[in-house]
Amino acid sequence: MNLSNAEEQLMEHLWKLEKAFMKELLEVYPEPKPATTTIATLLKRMIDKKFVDYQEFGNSRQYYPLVKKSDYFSKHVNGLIKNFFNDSASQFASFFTKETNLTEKELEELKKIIDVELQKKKK
Amino acid sequence: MNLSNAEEQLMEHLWKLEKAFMKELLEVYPEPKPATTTIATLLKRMIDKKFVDYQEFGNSRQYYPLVKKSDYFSKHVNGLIKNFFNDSASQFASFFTKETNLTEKELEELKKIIDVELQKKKK
DNA sequence: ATTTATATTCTACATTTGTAGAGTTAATTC
DNA sequence: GAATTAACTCTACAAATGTAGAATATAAAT
Repeated sequence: MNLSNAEEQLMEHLWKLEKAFMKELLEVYPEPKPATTTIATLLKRMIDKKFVDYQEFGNSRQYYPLVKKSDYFSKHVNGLIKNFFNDSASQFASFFTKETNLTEKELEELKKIIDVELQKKKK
Repeated sequence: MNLSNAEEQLMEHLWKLEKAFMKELLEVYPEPKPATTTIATLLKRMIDKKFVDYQEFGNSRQYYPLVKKSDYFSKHVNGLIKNFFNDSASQFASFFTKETNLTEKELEELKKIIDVELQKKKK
């Protein structure tokens, strides 16, 4: 089961806050803010989908993610790669490097990261 | 306006074929094939969304993509980057390099690509 | 205690998506 | 030229999604 767009956006906030009460979640939304009940509905659906859980505090709940952002994200990228690049990560990487506008500095950094990864593989 | 999942899958076939008649599209679906009318509905929606157009041949139509796969794809990746990495492509790149299982060879290739890009930026 | 703010559940409804039957038309085959 | 096949349109309907009002419960403030 996957998150819908609205759910994903909320999840994004929750990842940033790590844990949050209803009110805090509402606060991070820009104007025009959605209705409280809208957020409540989304949260409930996300709980059903096992993406979120909560801890009860008095009459309200502190919500927190059950799924790590990095995991969720990996699955997404892997989906993209599978879908658009016949499952070839390198094809994707090449495309990505060419198409996004990385600055010189960022490209240098990326090279360093790659070197580190290469070291790991070699040892 | 965006493509839904089923539409995206069909689009994928259309990109591969470049242009295709109904029958050809049906052929590339694995069993159990969807009903012809299902494909027809999807195509019509995709035409409304301006992702596909067609050329009439007798009583049938040859469909073709109006959007390049690479463009569509860029938008996706950029969406991902914006959503998950505060609009930082380098953060994304670093994540990507670490999380996807590129082989040693692929990493080396990626380095080469980066070098080429760096050359381009420098000149 | 009464008012007020907040959180939650229940219900609802329009829109989008996935899927396809029924019906029509035109081309093809026997 | 009657039967078959293919493509298309129209209609439909269930599920998922986006959004929120009404009702309820509770805690906090006065």
